[in-house]
Amino acid sequence: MTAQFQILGAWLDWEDPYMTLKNEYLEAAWWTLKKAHENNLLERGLRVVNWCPRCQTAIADSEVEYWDETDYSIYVKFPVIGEENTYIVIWTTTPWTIPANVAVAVNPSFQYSRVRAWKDGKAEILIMASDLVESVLKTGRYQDYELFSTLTAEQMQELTYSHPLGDMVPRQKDILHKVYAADFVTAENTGCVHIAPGHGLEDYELGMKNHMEIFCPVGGDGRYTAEAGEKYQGLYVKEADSEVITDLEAQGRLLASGRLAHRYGHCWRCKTPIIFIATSQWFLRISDLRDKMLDEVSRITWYPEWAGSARFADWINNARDWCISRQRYWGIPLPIWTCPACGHLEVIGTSAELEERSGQKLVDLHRPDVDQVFLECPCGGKMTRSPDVFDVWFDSAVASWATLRFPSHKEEFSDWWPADFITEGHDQTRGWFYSQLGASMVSFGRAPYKSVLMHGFTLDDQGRKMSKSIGNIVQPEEVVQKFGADILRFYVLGANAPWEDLHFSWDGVENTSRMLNIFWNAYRFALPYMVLDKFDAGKADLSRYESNLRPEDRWILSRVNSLIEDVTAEMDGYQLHRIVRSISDFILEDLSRWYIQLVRPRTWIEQDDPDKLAAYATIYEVLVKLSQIMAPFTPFISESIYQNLVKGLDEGAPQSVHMCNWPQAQKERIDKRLEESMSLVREASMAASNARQKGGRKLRWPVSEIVIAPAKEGLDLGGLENVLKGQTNSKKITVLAAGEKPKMDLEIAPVHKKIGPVYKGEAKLVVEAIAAADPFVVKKQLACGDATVSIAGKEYKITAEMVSIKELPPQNLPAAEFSRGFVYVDITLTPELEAEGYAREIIRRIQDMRKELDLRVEDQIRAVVDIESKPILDLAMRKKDHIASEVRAADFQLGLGLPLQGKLVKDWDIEGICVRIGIERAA
RNA sequence: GGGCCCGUAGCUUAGCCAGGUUGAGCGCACGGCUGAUAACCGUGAGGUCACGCGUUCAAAUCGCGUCGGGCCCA
Repeated sequence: MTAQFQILGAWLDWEDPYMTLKNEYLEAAWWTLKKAHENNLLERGLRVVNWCPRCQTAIADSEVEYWDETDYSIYVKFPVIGEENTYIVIWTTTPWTIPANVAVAVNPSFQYSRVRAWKDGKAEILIMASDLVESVLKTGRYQDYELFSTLTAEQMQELTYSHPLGDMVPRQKDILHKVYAADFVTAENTGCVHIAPGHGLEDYELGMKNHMEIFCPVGGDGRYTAEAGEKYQGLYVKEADSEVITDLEAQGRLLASGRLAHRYGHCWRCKTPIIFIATSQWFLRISDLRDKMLDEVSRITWYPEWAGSARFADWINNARDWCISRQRYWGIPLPIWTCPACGHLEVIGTSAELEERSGQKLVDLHRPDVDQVFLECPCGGKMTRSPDVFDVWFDSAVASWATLRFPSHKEEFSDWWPADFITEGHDQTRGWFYSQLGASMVSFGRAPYKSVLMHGFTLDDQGRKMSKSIGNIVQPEEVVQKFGADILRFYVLGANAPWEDLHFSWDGVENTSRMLNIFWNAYRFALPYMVLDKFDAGKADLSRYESNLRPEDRWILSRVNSLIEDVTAEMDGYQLHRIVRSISDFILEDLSRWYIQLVRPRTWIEQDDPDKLAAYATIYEVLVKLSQIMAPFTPFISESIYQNLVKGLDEGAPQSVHMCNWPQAQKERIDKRLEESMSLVREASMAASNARQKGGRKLRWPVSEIVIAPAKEGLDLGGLENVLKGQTNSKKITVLAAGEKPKMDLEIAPVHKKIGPVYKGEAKLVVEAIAAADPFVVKKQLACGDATVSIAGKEYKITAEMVSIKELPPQNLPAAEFSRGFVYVDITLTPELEAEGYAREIIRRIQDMRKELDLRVEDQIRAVVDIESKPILDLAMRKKDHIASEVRAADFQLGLGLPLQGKLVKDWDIEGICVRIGIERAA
């Protein structure tokens, strides 16, 4: 468990874990119980438990194993008082519980029948559920019957009966046997259920509710006690079944008897069939504290809110007294001593108190030593310890103060208690959330925690529980081994809200892995350059470059500070999934897809240029801030980055990122208008890419102009024109006025129907003249009257209705829509633009070859480029120096028919032209 | 039987508390980029927001009910 937590990066005090077996911890439980006693909240009472008669102990529900067992199945007649020869018929599979019968239960919505039934010439009157009469009488081999009357459940409850074995069980003579209504009665067997509150859970509940006697004439050894009467005393109950049946038969109370295979519970240790018996137990009177507890629940902050106001409050409303005792050997012993002579009771709170009271000092407060400690009773008697131990839930219930070594140490307790925050799964409503509250209420009268995050479970990708039988279990270690702890953490935290069940999917993990890999790449991106440029603490100091910051630098700094604000706010509400999303978005959208793209050319500047250094300092600042806010989510990556970037440059920095203070947003760096402008620029840039795609112009080829036509006023590029130029690879950005469009092409077409009647034989010439005319001139003339077109020196007047003029987006101006309007890209080529395009094509190929040769960034090369087309060569020649410097060529030849040389020689096809390139590393 | 939560694209989900044209990732198809490169980017197709009724000018969102899944209780 510890190793599991550690590989996940959980940070706890591993050297000093709390152990419930330490005396110090045990004393916290003792102290608490003593407080409960002082507050009059400790009580002794009976309670039905699962009991193993061989181990002689109560066992928990989860320790019961079920399998089929063949038992008796008997129908018994209970004689109704005041009605001659009349019986209520019940059914049971445990004849041995009949001596403990106290009542009969009926379903409040069933109808019951009184029937007269004949068997072998004798008649008797039987009462059972109307729907079950036929089957019961058949089982009892009755030959005939008639309906006597029907009874409602209310009428049933007016009946009383005498115990069928009243003569053998003397105690039964004092018990009034009545009929009660209970929802758990089903329409099976007779519809009347035998109730023995000492031998069944539902029976016990019903018995408590109706103040029945909890009669249990069976001891912990599974044998009848004297209360069962002389006949049965000492008999082991499972062996008593046949005895009871024989006696019922003899009394004429057995209607039928058979055998039945059914599921029955067994002790997980010794496989003995369990029995239910009422035992004497210790209770905390939680029900007395209900209103106060609800009050506390409303004071606690719950995440989500309904975990407290709805779910936990509902549980508290239904909470019964808490049975804290268990008949076990291992566990925290109950510190309760009683006097067998006078019944006097004392609860011991500490080991010191025990020593003072008994004169004995114990090294270990557990059993068996503690069982040998006796106290002197004021009456002179010898007080002995109640042999029970605490319910293990009580161990966890006192955790909040036991782990602070209270009550033996007071200082830590006053500093730290109550806890600010606890978290557990939604099954712990009844568990840890409740046990801690209960124990704290009885001892301190308030909740031991201020806030609770109730989290969900991890299910498989289809929302099913992970289980061995389905084979869908995924171990955290497996994910950590394949992807790493940070990826598992980030995935789990981001997949959905913390309080919802997680549908684990490997795809999701893989996706997270890709995302964090981009983050890692973003971090690594700047490193080689920083190393080359001998980056140090001085260069990391952003304040030295304040005046050199470009708008995009100020933008990413604004964004990272906005991110800190957002994450801090969401952290306060445990909206962890939203935080992961914000961080992912920042890394992908802002840092990787945008800022790093913008900053790349600056990192290639050779000397210590302040423009480059400002970019480094900015990236440095962003990465350090990120490592700090990501530390709780991805502790390992964060630490690695921190150690390198912060600790590596400054020995005096905190030892670990996890020891840094939570970063505060620098408000003066946040510029929402700049952020707004940048998102506009990004959108426009994407629209431009879209338009380029439509116009068939690759991004590598520069364009002369980008035209933005906003639909509304108020489009502010915020000084980011250069960013837009760079990202769209364009020479000029034009923003039109709202509603204005760039100049459209006009298409002019003759309307023959109107021209024909006017010009008759000359119509054909007019049509030709229109086709030859400048549409813009024609349109302008038509705007203020008729227009004139001419052909072969002859002029014709035409009216507006003789032509149709349509606006067409020009071929060289593809457009794309974005949220604020349209973006047009002018893709008209000029020799200068073409030269640049070819230059970039050649540069890209040479870079590709450098990579193939595995050259380092700073390596110089010798390169020869042979271009087979003279016009293209001429274009490329214009950019010869530019190409040489971009690819770091110390020696660069560009020409036609050059002899190729170099370590690597390759033929390339650039826009259909063969370009042959040879390169090698310069000495 | 009771309380609470969940149901949105093929899959995983955001949005729901504070009503105003459902947003993303994966997968799929097409295209682009190339010194972060066993990466990366763009475009496109794909949704009766489980179902029904109600409140409202307007409902994925609020209310009631039904169905399906989960946790807890009886």
